[in-house]
Amino acid sequence: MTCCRESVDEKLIENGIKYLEEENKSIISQAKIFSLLGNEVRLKIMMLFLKYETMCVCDLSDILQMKQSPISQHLRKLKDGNLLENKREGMTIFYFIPQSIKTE
Amino acid sequence: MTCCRESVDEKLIENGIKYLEEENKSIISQAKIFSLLGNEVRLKIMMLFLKYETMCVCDLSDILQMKQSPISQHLRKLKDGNLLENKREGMTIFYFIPQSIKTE
DNA sequence: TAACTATATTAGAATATGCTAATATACTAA
DNA sequence: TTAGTATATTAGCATATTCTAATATAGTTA
Repeated sequence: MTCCRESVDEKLIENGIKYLEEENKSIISQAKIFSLLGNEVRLKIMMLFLKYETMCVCDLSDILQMKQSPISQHLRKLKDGNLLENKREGMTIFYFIPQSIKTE
Repeated sequence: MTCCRESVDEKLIENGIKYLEEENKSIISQAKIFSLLGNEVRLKIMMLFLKYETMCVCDLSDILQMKQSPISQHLRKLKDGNLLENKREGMTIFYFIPQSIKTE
């Protein structure tokens, strides 16, 4: 016990611990998504995809007025977190929000 | 222009820039919230408040099995971000989700 | 094939984050 | 007033994040 207060609600502590255990996996995966969206650049990217469906790295680089490398790195993280997918068309790689997310 | 592709959709770039400018403040404040919830400990704290309404630092410390100091620091950030409020009752400080957020 | 283009990856630096340990603050009670 | 309790704050360290600059990769075109 962290403090020596008299009136600890033991039931609350116990239930709280159990609740967090049950929800643990879901909390971890939600926190992951929140932290991806917690970066302004990445949130802007996702907002743009909600509005424009499909863009390439160049488009985002132009719109966000950032260099290609950091954009690529953010897209990588969003893709790793399953918030984006991509497909190649010739030399260009188009990113988009996967259907599975949109229908959630 | 970041790359020398022929087929830049100038209209897309222009509209995208304008869109981000319009939404800028809202995006920044949303990203702030996401980044607060992007930390597992803070997300757990908020989940607990959704379930249990009101708790003190000790309760959270016991449930999360963490020392008082980091809990206090997380609560401070959540309070600064207006995701939590607190009120003192004697020696105990109770935290809770402000009504303004719950009715959103 | 060689040169070019779009994108990805890497190393490294600057900054941010989240903990620990120690201390400060504010209320309570003897 | 003095001692004790709950919480807050601070400094400092370890780790994570995000950028820059440089380089690698993969497809395209002459």
